[in-house]
Amino acid sequence: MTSDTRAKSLKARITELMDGLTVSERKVSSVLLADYPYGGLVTIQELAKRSRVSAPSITRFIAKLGFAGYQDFQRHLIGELKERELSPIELKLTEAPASGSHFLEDYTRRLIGQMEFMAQNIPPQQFEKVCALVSDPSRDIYILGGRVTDSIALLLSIHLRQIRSRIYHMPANPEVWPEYVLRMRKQDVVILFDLRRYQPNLARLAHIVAKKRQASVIAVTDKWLSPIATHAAHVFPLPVELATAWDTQICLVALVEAMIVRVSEANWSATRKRIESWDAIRFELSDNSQDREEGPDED
Amino acid sequence: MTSDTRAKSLKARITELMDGLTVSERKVSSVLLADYPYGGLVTIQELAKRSRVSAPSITRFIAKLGFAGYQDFQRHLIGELKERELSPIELKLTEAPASGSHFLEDYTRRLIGQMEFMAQNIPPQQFEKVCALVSDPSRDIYILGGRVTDSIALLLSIHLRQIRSRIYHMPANPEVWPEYVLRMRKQDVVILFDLRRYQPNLARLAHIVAKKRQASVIAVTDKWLSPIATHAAHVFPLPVELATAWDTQICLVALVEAMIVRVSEANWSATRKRIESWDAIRFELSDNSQDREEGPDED
DNA sequence: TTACGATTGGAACGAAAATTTCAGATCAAA
DNA sequence: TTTGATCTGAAATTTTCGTTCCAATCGTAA
Repeated sequence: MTSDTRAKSLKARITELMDGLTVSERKVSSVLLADYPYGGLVTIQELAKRSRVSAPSITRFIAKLGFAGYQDFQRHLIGELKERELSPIELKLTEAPASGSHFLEDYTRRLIGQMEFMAQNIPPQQFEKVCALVSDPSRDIYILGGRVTDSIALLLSIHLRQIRSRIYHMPANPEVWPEYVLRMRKQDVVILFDLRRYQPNLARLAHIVAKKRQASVIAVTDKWLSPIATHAAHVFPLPVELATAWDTQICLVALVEAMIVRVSEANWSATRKRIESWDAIRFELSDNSQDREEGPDED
Repeated sequence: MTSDTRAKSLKARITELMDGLTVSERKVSSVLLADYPYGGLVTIQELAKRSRVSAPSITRFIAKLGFAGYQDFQRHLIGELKERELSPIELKLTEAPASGSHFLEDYTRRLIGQMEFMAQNIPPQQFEKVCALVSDPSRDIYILGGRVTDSIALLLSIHLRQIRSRIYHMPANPEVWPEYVLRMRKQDVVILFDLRRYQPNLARLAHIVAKKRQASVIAVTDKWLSPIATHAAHVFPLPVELATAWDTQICLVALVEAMIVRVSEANWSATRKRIESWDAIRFELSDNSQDREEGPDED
């Protein structure tokens, strides 16, 4: 029945109950919360499909929440929606009570602080210049990270490879670097990632690259500047400190993703073509002929 | 049909048609417009009662508006509602805020929006539960990402290895997966990353792991849920959409980093010890006897 | 007034949706 | 292992919903 359990936001109630829920029920919650409240405004079977559980599991879940049935639940969602319209501002204020914030929320808040700092302290022209360098198809791009940052270097190279050719992600093992270094030309670009606890061999690499091969080094580092900065044409000193034992790499990711988008937009039609051919080949190589997994089937 | 008549707001269309409508139909319109769009989000008989007409009249009216039926009409209303809600964000996403903000700044702003969404929509208990699983030293942790997310998987495994032992980052090549799968035990944890353009082989892996080895699968995916979610004990549907050609992985990074910090804090003294030994060995292995950590400070 | 087309709603119908049942699977404790 | 409690989804069942059919009604024009 339409009891008074309705008082507080459903969202809050679901979150509260999380512990007592079964695996299936938790899946349903996740889907609901991910697109709240619209995720709940579909038929029970549609929601079941999206959550990858059965309809009965949803019925039970809804019952647990205290509703008389799925349709009762939907009526409630619509009610919330309507109410929200009346007080749009109040909602935002109520939902994020600074006090009872949990770990992830708090951590995210600090990340955001650092990202804002980054956004305001990187000169736009520098960002543009670097993107222009990377966009120039006549330049080869070499990418390398340190022990801990190489995953970001990987992220960058994986995406850039989709956008343009001649992206070289150098292996972590210094033994094979000479092969790459010897191939570098004056117009080429070397993107190096190095955060504190800097790696000496990266610095030596930067030194050689800049001096002997005269390629442009781009250094992505922190505010104390990796030694590679000495040899770099462009330096990005990004904020990495949180009040924790670990430095964050979130700003590297933000910067790298922004670069990816910027570079791909710099010559979108070329990018588009490349992605299409890339996909075509990937499809031929895959075993998709037999098993087709369903992708996101809507909006 | 879900035709293109949808282009303009339904409200406008109803107003337009007013003349050609019958008496009953006009009644329905009035009721709809009086509480738009919520008036239309009730059963056809409820709306009939409110409008003081019969259900068939409404069916006819809806048909006149160009919808395939009442439910089609409702789906449209919900769509409009969702769009409306999204538009303030969409504005933030789409429109580069007129005044002198540059690309990176704008991009960062959008990232922040998604991160805030994530922080508010992941239930704290779920996050805690997963961290507890990963913190438990008696469980082995297997980690694997898809083609594009494996760099994040790498980020996670690199850091977790510093915190605890028995972290296994599975290679991308499915040929060698069996070796890992065979080793998995019931209490072990398998963390899988899979964003849209889901990889069929990951789904198959998840299936086998959950069914045959009965390990706990943790799925990090987007709101459309990778097929691996079917077999997962915990699902994190993270926001990935920006108004660009590329999805963002920033929330994966934020989540992963938060996990790292949380897990390391769960048993800090153990973590600390491990990091120290780790560093000691790393130092012995390095060629630091000759060249100091600092790197070349000039030459 | 009658006649006729347009409009309307009651009732039956068919379709689809939600719920319940039940048997198998899973998990935890003994 | 075995046992018992819990969880899950396929199938059957029930309910609800929307549509169709058609007779009654209305409005208008002759």
